[in-house]
Amino acid sequence: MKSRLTIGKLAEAAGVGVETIRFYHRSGLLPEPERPLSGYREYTDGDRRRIRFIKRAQTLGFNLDDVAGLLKLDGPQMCSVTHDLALEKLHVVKEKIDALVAIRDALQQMVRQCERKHTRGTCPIIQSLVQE
Amino acid sequence: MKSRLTIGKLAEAAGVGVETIRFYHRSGLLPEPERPLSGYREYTDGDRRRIRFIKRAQTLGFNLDDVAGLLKLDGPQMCSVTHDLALEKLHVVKEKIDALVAIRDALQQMVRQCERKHTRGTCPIIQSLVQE
DNA sequence: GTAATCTCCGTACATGGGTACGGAGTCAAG
DNA sequence: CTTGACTCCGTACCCATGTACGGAGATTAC
Ligand SMILES: [Zn+2]
Ligand SMILES: [Zn+2]
Ligand SMILES: [Zn+2]
Ligand SMILES: [Zn+2]
Repeated sequence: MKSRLTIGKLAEAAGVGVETIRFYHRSGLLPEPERPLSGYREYTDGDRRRIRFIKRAQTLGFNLDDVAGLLKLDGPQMCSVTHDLALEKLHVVKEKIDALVAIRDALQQMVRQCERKHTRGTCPIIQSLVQE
Repeated sequence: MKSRLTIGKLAEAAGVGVETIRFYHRSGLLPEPERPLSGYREYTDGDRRRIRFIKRAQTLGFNLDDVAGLLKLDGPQMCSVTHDLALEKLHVVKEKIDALVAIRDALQQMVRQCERKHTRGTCPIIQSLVQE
């Protein structure tokens, strides 16, 4: 289980690009691993799991700053901090959904209008954008 | 109705910054207006309406390239082109909504888990991120 | 042993939609 | 007429999250 990985193997195993891993080092999200004589970084499976953590958190709307915060958590405050952050993200996501639903409905109405009277001269979509 | 506007007045009337207007000139979204002796650009209310058009289209999820396309439309093809673009945007918006709903549900479940057993040692949110 | 593939590093570039800067000219209020 | 606000211009910079480049050294495959 203690397979030693080079950066390329790790990238493949974690589903990211090599440059992404180097970028995570620069950003402090992933610690620099040991290096044997060759100078090549030698990673472990823990690094892979950490990258997966980052990627999963990203899909939930956490940005890399948030992830850095999550990764630094330990001890008994962990749960409350995580909890608050998750609630905050939930709020943001809900707001995004509401905004997009409004956009969706407006577009849908436009398209319907357009289909009802697209024989006339002026496109109702353009018209509705031109409104004061 | 033919009020002549300087760039600052136009910016205020259209609800954008002066630099935004210059940026729209550079981007070809807004034509350069006439200039009297002073060299100061002299805008009309049409320019204000054009900027409002751009801003409204943006809130519907069109990017500036899309808007440039919309603004170039005229003639009888107008309606079908607009219609297609609107349908395409509608599709994209619906996909974004679906993705966000999935995120929302995942976050909601995490928060609920966290609230049910946040007395235990390890935060279930972190645990779920750490899963393989 | 040689060739192909990795890895190293620092740095620059990419995206989209603007913002900011700075020095010089111009306009408007008092 | 002076003072302050406005405008001109080109250019560089901002945000986040990576990507790309390029030449040198290490490793692996055959
Ligand atoms: Zn928790
Ligand atoms: Zn139509
Ligand atoms: Zn139409
Ligand atoms: Zn909790």
